[in-house]
Amino acid sequence: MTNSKSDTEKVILEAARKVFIRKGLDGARMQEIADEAGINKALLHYYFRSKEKLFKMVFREAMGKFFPSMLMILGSQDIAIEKKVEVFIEHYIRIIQENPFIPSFIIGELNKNPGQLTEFFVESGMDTSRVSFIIEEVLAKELKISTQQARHLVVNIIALSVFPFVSRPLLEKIIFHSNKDEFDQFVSERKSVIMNLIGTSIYR
Amino acid sequence: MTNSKSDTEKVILEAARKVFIRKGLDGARMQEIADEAGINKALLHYYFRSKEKLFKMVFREAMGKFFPSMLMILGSQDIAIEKKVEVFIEHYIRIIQENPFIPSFIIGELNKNPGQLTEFFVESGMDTSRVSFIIEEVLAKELKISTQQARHLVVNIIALSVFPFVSRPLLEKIIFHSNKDEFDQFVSERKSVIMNLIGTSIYR
DNA sequence: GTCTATACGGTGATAGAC
DNA sequence: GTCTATCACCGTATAGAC
Repeated sequence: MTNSKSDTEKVILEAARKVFIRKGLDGARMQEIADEAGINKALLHYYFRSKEKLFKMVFREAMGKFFPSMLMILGSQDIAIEKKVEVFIEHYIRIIQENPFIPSFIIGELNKNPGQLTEFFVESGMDTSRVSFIIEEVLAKELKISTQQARHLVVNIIALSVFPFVSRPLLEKIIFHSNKDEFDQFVSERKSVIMNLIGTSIYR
Repeated sequence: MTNSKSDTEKVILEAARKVFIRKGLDGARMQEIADEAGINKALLHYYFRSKEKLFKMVFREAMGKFFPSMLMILGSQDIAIEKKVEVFIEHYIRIIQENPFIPSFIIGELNKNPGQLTEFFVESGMDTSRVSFIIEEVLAKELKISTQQARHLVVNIIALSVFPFVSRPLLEKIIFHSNKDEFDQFVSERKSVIMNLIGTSIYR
């Protein structure tokens, strides 16, 4: 049983990623994906039965890039909390820099169809209660803060890390005057800015 | 010359808002907007020539809810900087609470079609250089920080205020277990959380 | 101004040859 | 496995009656 995907299948998935992540489920066209992959529409349906199925592959893969490592880092019991926050921020900014359009893709699709979130967690066998456990039993206890404060902490870290990428078109235009280099420079400074901000909120 | 819009026009715009903001340009259907307004498709085209024109109305209106007041608050020269930040956060969280789906709508559409941002600023007669002026000449000078630090400050404030709403489906599911009341409670605490965080980064 | 009916171009999906 | 041709449907937009 060779589970190795054929080349064509990989090419299609790569093309689908590109198009779906840029245009979203509704905006994407099977024709465009076929063109991007250098094949024809019929072949798309031969490998993946429908647009929806192909989309789910891409969406699930995108979700998978973020969640498991998030839980792994925050949930690890053998790293000091200070270090943990640092590793988390470092890891996230790197992942997002490598996949800059995925956050807005995920957020956009979830806002249009929140139901697929439940679906995702069920089908991928992930346990949402693990997040609560980490917040309540790991972060709150280690930092000696309330559950609610730990929630704000986690949301703050993610917000500060992710938001610049999600709102990139806006920031690039109105703050950096469409200068991509300045935006990149800005992003490269984020880690230390966030560390400082979060640091002072933890150690006081 | 009575510029007052007819009732039908207002009803259509209200319906268009609802549908476009939920589903986006690509996901929205003229039929759905017609149903929502209690009329038929033909009448939509009678009042607004095309789907695109109707969308632009909604998009421009949504943008207008956020930008002018943002510039007004941050740019005002007669309020102390500490108070200014407070007013800004207060104002923003209130505006977003009243229009919770607009930020993700704007961000989603801008990511799919960044070009319309330029278009918006040109057509609305707004000046993007005003933002730079405020950051460089007002915030940086008042706080005695660098231009770049002032940029991080502005992005931090907006990120912390806006992100919970943009990522609401995700947060509600994995942190609050679909309990809307807990999410609302969380949001109501954001103002003071953000003020504390930003405060310590300003006065040190 | 508002409606019904319809034109017309896409779009996802399938049939069938090679 | 991969292609061309085609189908059935949907979505925007318009024509024309009232």
